[in-house]
Amino acid sequence: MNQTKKPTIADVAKAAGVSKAAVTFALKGTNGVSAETRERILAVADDLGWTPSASARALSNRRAYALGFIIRRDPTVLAADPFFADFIAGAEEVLADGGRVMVLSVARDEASERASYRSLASEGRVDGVLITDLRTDDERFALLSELELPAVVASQTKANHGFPSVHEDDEGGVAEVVDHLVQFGHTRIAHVTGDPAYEHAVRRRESFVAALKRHGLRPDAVVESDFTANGGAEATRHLLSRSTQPSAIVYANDLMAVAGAAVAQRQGLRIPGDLSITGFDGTDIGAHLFPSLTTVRTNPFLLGSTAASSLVKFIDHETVSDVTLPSPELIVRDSTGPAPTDQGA
Amino acid sequence: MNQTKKPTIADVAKAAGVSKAAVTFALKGTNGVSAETRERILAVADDLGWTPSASARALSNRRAYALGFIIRRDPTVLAADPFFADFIAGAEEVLADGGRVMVLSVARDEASERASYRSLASEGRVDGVLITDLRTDDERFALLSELELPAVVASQTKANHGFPSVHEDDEGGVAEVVDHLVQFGHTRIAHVTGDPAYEHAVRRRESFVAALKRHGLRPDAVVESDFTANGGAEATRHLLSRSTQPSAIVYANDLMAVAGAAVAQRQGLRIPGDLSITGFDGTDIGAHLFPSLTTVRTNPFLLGSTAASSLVKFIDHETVSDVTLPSPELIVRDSTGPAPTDQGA
DNA sequence: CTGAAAGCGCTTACAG
DNA sequence: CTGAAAGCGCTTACAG
Repeated sequence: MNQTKKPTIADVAKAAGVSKAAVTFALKGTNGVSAETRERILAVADDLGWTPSASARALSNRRAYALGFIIRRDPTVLAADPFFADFIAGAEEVLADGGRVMVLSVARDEASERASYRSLASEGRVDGVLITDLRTDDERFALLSELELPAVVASQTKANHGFPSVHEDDEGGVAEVVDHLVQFGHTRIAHVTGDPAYEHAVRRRESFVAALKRHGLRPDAVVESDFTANGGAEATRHLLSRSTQPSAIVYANDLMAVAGAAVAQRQGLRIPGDLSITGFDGTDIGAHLFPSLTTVRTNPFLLGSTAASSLVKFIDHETVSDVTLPSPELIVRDSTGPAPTDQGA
Repeated sequence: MNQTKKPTIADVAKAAGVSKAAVTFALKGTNGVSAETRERILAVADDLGWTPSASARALSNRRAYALGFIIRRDPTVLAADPFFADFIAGAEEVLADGGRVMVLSVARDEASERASYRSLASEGRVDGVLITDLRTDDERFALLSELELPAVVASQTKANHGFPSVHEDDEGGVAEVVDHLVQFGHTRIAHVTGDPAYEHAVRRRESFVAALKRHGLRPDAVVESDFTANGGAEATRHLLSRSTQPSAIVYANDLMAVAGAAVAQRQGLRIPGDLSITGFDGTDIGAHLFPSLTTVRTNPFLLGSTAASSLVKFIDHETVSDVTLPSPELIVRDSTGPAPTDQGA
């Protein structure tokens, strides 16, 4: 690839008969040039196909005009989880206007994750990062402070981390699911949790327990799992082998619910006749299964765009307050129905 | 965020009692400094926590040390398609060692996709891009040439684009699926295509037709669809409403197969007793459905890592030849079985 | 409203 | 083997 030399600001300045500074001013549209001159300069720039060099601008401004997003690749979960794609699309939407760019990194483990944050920060690749999937006692907060790397946390947390945050209210979603099942007469409602290393797994479990208690039910069928299809299947086998089978299972995500439903069907149970099942995420595919999956629809796209705009403001030293997005919405489909009549109180 | 000033190469040079050039040499490890001095310099750099500034390096070297990947967001497909996550993870693996970074962009439509390529190129944000999901008569080739932006095509194509390419052999995968079904005695085998705007949809259809003919069967049940769950469901309803129903359906991806299976089940058909079904992709969730999905396992991770290393070489003006990865592998699971005995020839 | 100069933090010839 | 200088392409005070 023998690049013909790209035009520089000097070329534009010369062609327009002005100084380089004038070109910069024209571009920013602020002050320093008359409207007329500005037009001419922009026309020339457009003509030559000139856009300021990102690295030169970054060097001058001490600003990369880039945001970082580091995903920890939990191989089985990542691929199946539509969260990231939507979240990134949402963030992108905000970055695109603003001439910013997203630097994405995928880390295999904690060590390489840490290394990624470190190098993004010390090389000045990004001006800030988006944080998701909080772990309990997440060590990233300390790291970010040490690196003095601005961040916005796109998740709910108990941690007092001092970064601006954006989150959906999971609790409301779980409560809606439980209410829905109770209305159908279910009393033996089980829960399959996500990986408790993640805060949202713990939070959903706590919300589940609280919701059950509110209805005077005993949360004695909570099985710990890990958000994977495999984990969901195993937890389901375990629940179904108990002496008192649940009449409904609330899963912490769609993927486990789908795998769990298959396990139940394989054992000859009818859904929802014998067993009601609910997911969490609102993945598109849930609508197209047999039976279709009752779930809670979260909004990763909105979460991504909101978090990104908070981060952009935060980097610019504007005051940004925490944002709570509307509660995710219960989507009632075919996998839930009346409790079996044989069920005791 | 009151950044304490980051150390620069000058700080390192002073602290080590050498020139800035010496630091650069020490870092590259090539020539110019004695092993001893080199050690000392690196120790000092480590001590101060210095890493070269990406933008300064980029400006000097006229190299961004970044690769671009632009995804066109087809909202319904993207979220459900695990391809991207795996592909990106594979590419990342290669970039990480090498100090490179991936710039990800998500485009809503062709216009914003074009704009993304243009700005990445003209701002010098990236040194090259990875191209996937080729369309028939893909206009990106012309664009890339115009922009003189190095690229590697991670897909098979008939187009004579002049860029290095890496691809898996789809044809083999489709042939394996058809052979498998024929061995089970199926003769009325249908195909639900992906969106024919994409080359791989067309290629899979052609492979299907060829495979059927090889077995002396008539490919008279090919329904055009679009890779989405909805599309797969509709195509399936159409096929099942025909006077001569197929005994097996080959879908161009897993997502459509899953949705198609649900449609068949909803109509009371047993899978595989009444209808055999196959997907394409080998998504993890397919293993956890009821029945589990027979499919073809592709390897997006390998595709991503191979494409990324080709691109890195291509950017460095090394000669890179096209790579054909091993044929994807047939994964036989529960959704395929013997043809129903009532079936005529 | 405009122009010349210095600086951002590297790298790269070019002298010594 | 090492040092001083120029340059990468912008932006930003600072004069005019």
